[in-house]
Parts: sequence; C-alpha cells; structure tokens
Amino acid sequence: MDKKEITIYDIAQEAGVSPATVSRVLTKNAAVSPAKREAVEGLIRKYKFRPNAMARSLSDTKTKILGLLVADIRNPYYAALSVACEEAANQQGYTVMLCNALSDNRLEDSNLEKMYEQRVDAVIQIGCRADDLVSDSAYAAHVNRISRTIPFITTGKLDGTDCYRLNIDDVASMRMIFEYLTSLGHRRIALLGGQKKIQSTYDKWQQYIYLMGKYELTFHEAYLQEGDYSEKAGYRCMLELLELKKPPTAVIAVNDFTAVGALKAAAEKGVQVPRDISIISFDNTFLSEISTPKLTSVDYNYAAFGQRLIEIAVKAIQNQKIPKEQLVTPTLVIRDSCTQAQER
Amino acid sequence: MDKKEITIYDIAQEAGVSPATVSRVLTKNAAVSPAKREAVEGLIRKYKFRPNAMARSLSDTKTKILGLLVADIRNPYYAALSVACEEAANQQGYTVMLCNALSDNRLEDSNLEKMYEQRVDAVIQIGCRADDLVSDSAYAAHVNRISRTIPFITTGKLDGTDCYRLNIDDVASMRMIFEYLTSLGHRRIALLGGQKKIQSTYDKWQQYIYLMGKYELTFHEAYLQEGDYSEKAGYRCMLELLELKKPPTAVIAVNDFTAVGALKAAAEKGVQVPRDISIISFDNTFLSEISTPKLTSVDYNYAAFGQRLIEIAVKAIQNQKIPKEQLVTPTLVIRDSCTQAQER
DNA sequence: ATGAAAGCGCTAACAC
DNA sequence: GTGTTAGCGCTTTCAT
Repeated sequence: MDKKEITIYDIAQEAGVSPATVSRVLTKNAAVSPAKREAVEGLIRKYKFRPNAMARSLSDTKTKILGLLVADIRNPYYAALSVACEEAANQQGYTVMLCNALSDNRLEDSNLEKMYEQRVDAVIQIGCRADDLVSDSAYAAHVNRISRTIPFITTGKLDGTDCYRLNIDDVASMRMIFEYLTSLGHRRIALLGGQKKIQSTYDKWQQYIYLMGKYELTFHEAYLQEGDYSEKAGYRCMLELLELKKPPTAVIAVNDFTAVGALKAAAEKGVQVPRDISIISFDNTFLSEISTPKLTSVDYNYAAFGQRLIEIAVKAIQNQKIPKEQLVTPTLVIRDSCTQAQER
Repeated sequence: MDKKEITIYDIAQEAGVSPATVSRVLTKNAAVSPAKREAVEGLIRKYKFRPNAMARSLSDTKTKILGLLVADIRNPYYAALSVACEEAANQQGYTVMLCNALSDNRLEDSNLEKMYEQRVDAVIQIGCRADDLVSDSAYAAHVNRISRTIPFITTGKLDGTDCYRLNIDDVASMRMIFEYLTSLGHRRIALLGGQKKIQSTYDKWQQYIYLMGKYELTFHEAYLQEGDYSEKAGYRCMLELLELKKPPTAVIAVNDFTAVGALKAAAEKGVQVPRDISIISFDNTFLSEISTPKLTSVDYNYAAFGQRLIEIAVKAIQNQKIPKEQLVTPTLVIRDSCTQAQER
C-alpha cells in the first residue's frame, strides 16, 4: 500500500535511454532501434510498468474514454446495450465511463458534468431525458454546451441540440408486427403500456393508429392502454383489456416488462397465451426468453446496435463526416406467445 | 466542436488574481478573501468552467475514481449491487469506473490493467474469478500486485491475496431458509442449481447437508441437483426432481434465474407452486417480484451492501484501520412461492 | 491572504 | 533514431 509508482523516467534511466524513447515504444508512434526497444520492453515487463493514463491524457488531450449515460442499467434493455457498447469500445481502444441517470434530472446533469470534467472524448446517451417527446430546453442548452466541445450521440430525440442520433426504427417495428399479426388472422389488436410523452412510444401509437386504418381494422379507443413501462403497468392494462366485452385477440406490449405483466394478468384470469390471446413485445431482452410462454419480440441486435453507436462516436471524434441521423432496423424474433387468431 | 478549453489561467487573468487563488476557491482547501472568491466564482459561473479532472489527478495523485469490476452487469444481481455502489460512491464524492469481466479471463485481466492505468483509488470486485472456491494463483498474483498499491475489495474469496472481503453470510441464509421451510412442515427439501466450484455455492451445499442432519431429515443424493446459474439449468434440474418417485415438497433454488426455470418446469408438468411444491430462492432481484407466483427470496439489502463496499474502499484509501473480513447479513423476503407442506 | 514556482507523468515538436 | 525541451492544467509548498 505504498511503494512509489514507477515512471518512464525510471525505465529510461535503467535502460540508459531518454524518457522520450520510452514514450516512443509505449505509443509506437515513432521508430526506435530494435536494441533499445527490447531493453525498454524488458524493463516494462520486469516492473510490470503501466503508463499513467492521467498524464497521458493531459499531454495529448485525448482520454480515450467514452461517457455512457444510461437511464438505468438495472433495466435489461439498457444493460444489453451498454455491454454491447463496452465491448465495441474496447475493441476500438476506448474505455467506457458508465453513469446512470435513474430518472433523477439532477443526477443526470451532474453525471454529465462529471463526464465533462473527466474530459471524455465523446458522450453517448441512451434513454434518460433524451427520450422525451418535447425536449426540455434547459437540458438542451446543457447538451449543446457539451456538444460544442465533444461529440454527443443519442438514441433519443433531443431536438434543439446539435448531436448525432441513432434511433430505432419504431415505424418499421410496428409495420413488422402488424404484418405478422394480421397474417395470423388477428383483427382485434391492442397496444399496451408506454407513455405518449416518450418519443418512441408516441411514434408507435401513431403508427399503430395508421396501420389499423391501413389494414381496415376497427380502431377501439379502449385498445390503446397507456401505462408506464413496468410489469405492474402491463398487468393492470391487461386486466382492463380482458374485461372488455370484446377483448382483443392480440396485444402488442410496449416492452418485455409490460408483456410479462400482461402474461401474469392473463394467467390469473385463466386466459391462456397464446391459445386464447396472443402477446408480442418490444426489446427482446432475456425476459422474452425466460418468460412462460417465451415471448415473440422485436429485437434490435444489440451487438450491432452498440457497435454502430461506438462507430459514430469514434468517427465523430476523428472529425470524419457522418450523417447526423441514422436508424437501426429491427427484426422479429418469433417464439411461443403468438398464434392463429381464434373466432370467439 | 473546437473552442479551446478554458483553464484556471484564463479565470485568474480575468479576475486579476493568480492561478493559485483560483485553485484555492476550487478546492476550498485554503482561505481566500471574500472579494476575490466572489470574483472568481462569478467567472466560473459565467464560463461554466469545470476543472480538468486529469490535471487535477495528476497533480494530487488521487483520482477519486473507484474501479468496479463485475462479472456481468446484465445479470440483475450485479446490476442491483453496482447501482447501489455507484450511488454510495457519488455520495462520497467518488466516481465509479465500471467494467465487465464477462467470464473472459483475458478481459478481466485487461480491465484490471485499465483500472490501474487509470490510477483508480481502489478496486472493488464483485463476482468474476474472485468467486472461485480455489483461487487461480496467477490471478492471485495479479491481484496482489495491484493490492500493494491500492486497496482491493472483493465480495468473493480470493485467498492467497491481501484484500478486503465483504461476503454474504451464506450459512446464515441457509439457516434462515431451513427455519422457515421446516416451520411450514417441509421435510423433503431439495437444493437446486449452482456449481460446487463456486465458493458461495459450496458453502450453501455444506450448510444444506449439515442442516438436513440437524433437523433429522433424510438426505437424498438426488435432492442435490448441481447445475449452473441459468434459467435453463433451473428448468432441467426441476424436471429431474419432479420425476423422482418421492419428489421434494420444497426446493431451494440457488438464485432467481434457476427459480424461474424451476417455475417453468413445474408449470409444464402441471405441478402448481406453491400448492404442490414450494420454491424459495436467493438474491431477491426484480425477477422475484415479477415471476408468477412471486418468489420468496433471500435479500441482501443492496443499498446497504453497496454502501458498505464503498465505505470499506474509502476508509482503506484513507488508511483507516478496518477489518479485513466482514459479513453481510441476509434477510428473508416472503412472497407467494412457499406454503405449508402437503402430505402426498 | 496571495503570488511565484515547482512538479505530477507523459507526449510531441524540435534539433542533431 | 534519439535526446532535449516545452508544455498539458492543476495543486501545493514556500515566501511574503
């Protein structure tokens, strides 16, 4: 717990070279004669020397750290995407600094400050206030202040700001779902959970209504059950749906949590899924896989999603020209929660 | 995306004071006359100046960063504990640097290196190789090399190393479970999932066997179903148990995932939980809350657990004297998955 | 209370 | 190729 840190000066001295030479073998940015290189490398191994990242960053003004601000890592969706980002970042030689917003605006702000103090090379924001349909202007200002200095990437909306956006194509998801459900003969389709004030949910609602029309299905106000994103909300909304005189034959849950809640409500009411009612969800987290029955769910290919996020960040850091807005195309993973519509 | 960074020199100049004075108002480590302090603070606000954390760390050799190495943040147990740590760390003025080991030893090692390069003030390790019953000696050496310089805290075993341990009291958990189950009249109790090579599981097994004796229950080899920690394993092991001529009336699942798998197996076999068989689990993650039925589970009070971890780290950093080994006492959260044993 | 100056450990011109 | 030197932005003696 003491033992002073070894530096490039120590290495240089013992190797009989200058600190610059040691630095050169460390960064590989310049040629060094094989003899000296080996001498230095030997000592590095001998002392298990690791350069001080602080000093390095201070000197070259690049930290090789990417700030990752997520809503709540305890949510499997964010966890999946975060890990994907961490892996992709590692591959590109970057480290991730992960912070949770936890629905606390002050925390979110202070974490943003922290990232800035840490001089991260870019910040990637997933979830949090960036998802709001109407962006808080004070927040937008905060983001803009940061995005003037470093690239800012979001999976949300954040309008009024100058940042890169990589959004899930919710419209395409909904289209896919309708194609699938109608192909199974469903005509009474409900949409469960989510809040209109969240951009992605808003888009889903719009598209849901549009598609109901397009497929000539009769739109029922009661089939649109607003809730939040929790299992509890899914449970509650599903009960409402089941109590309707004409309950839907298929329900689209806004995420896996609400789908699990819906499953619980159905089980309690003696309604079998998928025999009596089909359920389909968004996100395809591990919950889809472990629920009973397993959920048919919209997947975003987290590995690729994370990679693209990191790729945008890295290119932006390098000042490469990249589009400000991009989409990730979802995919439908078919499991056991949907089946042919039954006449009832 | 350009705009040069503002520094304490800029602030000092405009305020007509020396950089040292600006530093003093920043750190609050020394007295500054009210007039100058206000002038400086005004400019800090005006420019929204944030000191460069790299420079600061370089200078005072404290980064105020805690390295958090976890097995896999996608696992709700680790997610819960990590968030608790992050919150506690924030409260103490520390930032957390979170890395996943992902069951990849090379990744784990390189993440440890990364933390060292980043000169974190301490590393806290949760899960990963630290959990192994018999610690890998090369790994122990690696840890020791680090723990000579900075405090190392683990929730695992890691013997042969000099680090602080905060372990869950698995023996107490098991005792609690037995008290509860036997009070419900259960005498045929199985233990499902987990691998003996993992310390905490090994301890659970030992205690299980001991308690079977103590309560004068007949120990059945087949009631000890080794598996891993996945839902799949829980499912498979539960099927085995249900096929026994004398199946258990209660099963203790090693964690929530295996319990969920067991639930699924039971449902499939038409065995009702808890009417026909009781299930109890460890970890009390959100899965216990959303499963059907809700699981009775052993809880660790994540908030307090995380706080203690951080507290140990912080005290160790300050060279305060603290015990090398401590325990966290679990608690039983009773929900709907256990009931009175039925004669069958 | 305040300023000057040294130094934290490294990188990157700049000479040779 | 290699060494010398000047920072990177901050904190902290040490004087005053």
